[in-house]
Amino acid sequence: MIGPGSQPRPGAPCLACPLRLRPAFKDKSDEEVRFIQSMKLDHRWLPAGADIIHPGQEDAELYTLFSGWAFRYKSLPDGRRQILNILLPGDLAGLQAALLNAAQHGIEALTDVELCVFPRKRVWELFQHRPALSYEIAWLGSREECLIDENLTSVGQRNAGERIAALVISLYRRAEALGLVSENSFEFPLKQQQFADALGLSLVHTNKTWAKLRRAGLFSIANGRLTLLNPRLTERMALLFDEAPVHRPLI
Amino acid sequence: MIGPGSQPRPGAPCLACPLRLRPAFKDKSDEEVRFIQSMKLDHRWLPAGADIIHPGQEDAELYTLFSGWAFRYKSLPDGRRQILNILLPGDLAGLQAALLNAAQHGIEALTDVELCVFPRKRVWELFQHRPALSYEIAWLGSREECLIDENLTSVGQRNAGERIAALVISLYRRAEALGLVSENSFEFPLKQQQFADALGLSLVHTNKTWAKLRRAGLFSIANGRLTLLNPRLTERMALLFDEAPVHRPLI
DNA sequence: CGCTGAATTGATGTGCGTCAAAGTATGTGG
DNA sequence: CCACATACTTTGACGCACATCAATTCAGCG
Repeated sequence: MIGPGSQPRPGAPCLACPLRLRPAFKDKSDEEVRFIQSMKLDHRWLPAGADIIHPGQEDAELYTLFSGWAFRYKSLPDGRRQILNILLPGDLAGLQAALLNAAQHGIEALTDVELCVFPRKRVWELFQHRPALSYEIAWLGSREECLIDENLTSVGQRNAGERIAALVISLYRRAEALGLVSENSFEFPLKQQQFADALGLSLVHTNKTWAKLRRAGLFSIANGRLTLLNPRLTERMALLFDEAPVHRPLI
Repeated sequence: MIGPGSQPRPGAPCLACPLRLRPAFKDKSDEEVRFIQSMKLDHRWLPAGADIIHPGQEDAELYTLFSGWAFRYKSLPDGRRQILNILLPGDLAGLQAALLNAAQHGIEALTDVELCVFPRKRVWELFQHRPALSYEIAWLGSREECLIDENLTSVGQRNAGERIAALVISLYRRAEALGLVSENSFEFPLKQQQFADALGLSLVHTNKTWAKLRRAGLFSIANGRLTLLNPRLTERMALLFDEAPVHRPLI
């Protein structure tokens, strides 16, 4: 739904998309970008807390997150909620919903967000005429699955401290790849309740463990920014296996 | 189901693929099937417990599971392991590995399996020339993600009894869609340790809760087959939201 | 018949959830 | 600028679901 203050900018120029400047988005030809531009329906603004896609929605469009953070989640009938993964600028939103014709999950804006809107009905057309983009879409889908795999492993196998460390590291790396990190710190808009829902922990226990890790000197948080004070230790605490996949689509 | 005694058939005819008879696989034209046939590299047989893809592998091919069960998993450095999702006949194996050029997970045969092997290097070619198949691949990827979402929600939010019920129901429905259910029962090859690893629970606790649910009359298990005695109650216990996505690719 | 791996059961401890309340922002209106 | 409300964070006390340790039973199999 279009938020109160949203101004669609009909001609928002994809060629000048700031995301293209980021290391993670280098490799698209101007011609491809022009095609994307031609498919782009709208440029939408939503306030923090708004639903980008609500659970069960059948006509959701396909979005890319232009700026801000969002998250995918699933709720149980009794209100418990699991945050499945977190979306950063440049991520696709609604691919599952577009392909499966129904959202089994919701997507909510975590901060104020800007979205580029693409018509879900033309995805099939895109697959017919734009193999490179189709491949990239499939690639982005797989990359998202990879992140969820990681979260599932965390929630299923790691204890509270390990989970927190793993999630922090993962977000740190993704933010870094987008050029959002400076001085080892980046904006961190998650409320503790959301953080807890992402970790599969209670709010209280999340808070206590979080405090413990801060006291141990792993990281600190101040006015909405998180600073990684001891990346090595944090990585070790997270029991990481290996690298997250690099942001480089197309063989 | 094709049993363990089956041998690789070099010219195994996709046109006669038994999976095509299943309700879930109706809608492919003979022409498409012939193309698939032409891409098919091999028909391979692996014993239960074998690795189809090992963690970190960079040159994994793309497979379809022709018969038998398998599972994707991730292991932590200290040996803990999370089973991410379970693969049934007709499922793709190795899509992530093919697209991301490296497997962040392993895939292991749960029973003896037969695999159709497709060259990972030609996936890009497929995207260039076969939009319908590409779309279906993306669709299958999204469907798998959907299953993982479900598991993550289970592991993060449901208690032991709910998790077990949810996993049983999910497998039951998938088996049913493949025509593998008769008399409310289907083959259930998971060992309790594997079941526990899929649920993110300890083996002991899984066993005890499992026993409780059997005593409550939800289901029973005998010589490798699981029978759903009380589907309604099981669904309610699982706290399901809604249906799993239907097996019908292409808009 | 004995070997081996899996399922089952009991005893005991603890990580995490739940309940409850205090502390700290941030905002709104007088 | 202060009073007050609302939302979020932090801390403590207590209980339970689940983990861990340790046996015992059971099933397949040479």
